[in-house]
Amino acid sequence: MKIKELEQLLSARHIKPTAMRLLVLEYLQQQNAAVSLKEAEEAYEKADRITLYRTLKTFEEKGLIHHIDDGSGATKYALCEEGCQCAPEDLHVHFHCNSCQKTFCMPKVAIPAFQLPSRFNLQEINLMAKGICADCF
Amino acid sequence: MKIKELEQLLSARHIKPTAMRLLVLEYLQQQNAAVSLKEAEEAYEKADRITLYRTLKTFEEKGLIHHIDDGSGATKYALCEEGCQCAPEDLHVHFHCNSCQKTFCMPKVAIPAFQLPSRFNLQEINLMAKGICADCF
DNA sequence: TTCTAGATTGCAATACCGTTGCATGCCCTA
DNA sequence: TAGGGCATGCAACGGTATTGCAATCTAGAA
Ligand SMILES: [Mn+2]
Ligand SMILES: [Mn+2]
Ligand SMILES: [Zn+2]
Ligand SMILES: [Zn+2]
Repeated sequence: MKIKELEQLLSARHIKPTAMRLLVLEYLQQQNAAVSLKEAEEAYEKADRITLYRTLKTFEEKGLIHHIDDGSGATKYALCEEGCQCAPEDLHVHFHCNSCQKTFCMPKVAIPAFQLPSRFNLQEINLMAKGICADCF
Repeated sequence: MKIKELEQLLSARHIKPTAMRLLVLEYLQQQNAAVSLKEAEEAYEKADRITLYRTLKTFEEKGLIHHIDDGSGATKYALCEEGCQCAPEDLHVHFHCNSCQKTFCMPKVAIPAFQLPSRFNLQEINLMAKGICADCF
């Protein structure tokens, strides 16, 4: 993707397009699985770990990416779908492969409804499915 | 609960009933919310943190308790229901209160079904609901 | 009863991951 | 062109999980 397009993606979310941010955004777009901070770090060895951390934090605050808590111990990050507002209706299932350890967004799989006892006020839902992914099957 | 009964609970799961384990089991039974290692540690100051850690590990391996990854950063533990085999049908929703920070098992709330793309082989599910609990509402 | 092998416990040390403080550098604008 | 604010890089820190090893305990064999 051209620099111009990347810059527009950032600007649309009110993120100043710096060199570092363009690199990270490009990197995220190339992934088909969610990435951890460490993975991003290893992909761009010249980049500083902390800057990378803060870049991801910024991206998340601005709604460009979302984080996934897959139980592996390391938080993963993935680009939001186009038009995502990180609203309840944008929530989706995540899948963690017990074989290759990759974590995938399943944007097509909405989180099914369930009934909590009354007086429990629901605000967020995180549904992690685990098993063997399509590539490892 | 009497020592005898606690010992039987442990023996039924093939866990040798030591003094430490009886204490921890009794402590777990008194809780209405899942507990973290730190909380257990503070409740029994004379107990060693590592021993506590290994006790919980043992309990989990033997199917007496299960752990809950509520996204708070600290793993929580809770007793399994009587007769639980930690099988798919024993899975249930967990609720984390954003106000009091407690995490509850909802053994009555089964995890609803959802459809993954074929070729994704499902093995485990972790459904964390978050919001305001009945006590804080 | 005495001895011994194996399990359990306690203490120390380590591995990660996430997070913050602070100094420096860069860019935009008045 | 000088100043202010944001971005970056380095260092340090805090919390949790985990392992190594030696001391201790326990159950069973002899
Ligand atoms: Mn996702
Ligand atoms: Mn539970
Ligand atoms: Zn896989
Ligand atoms: Zn609460």
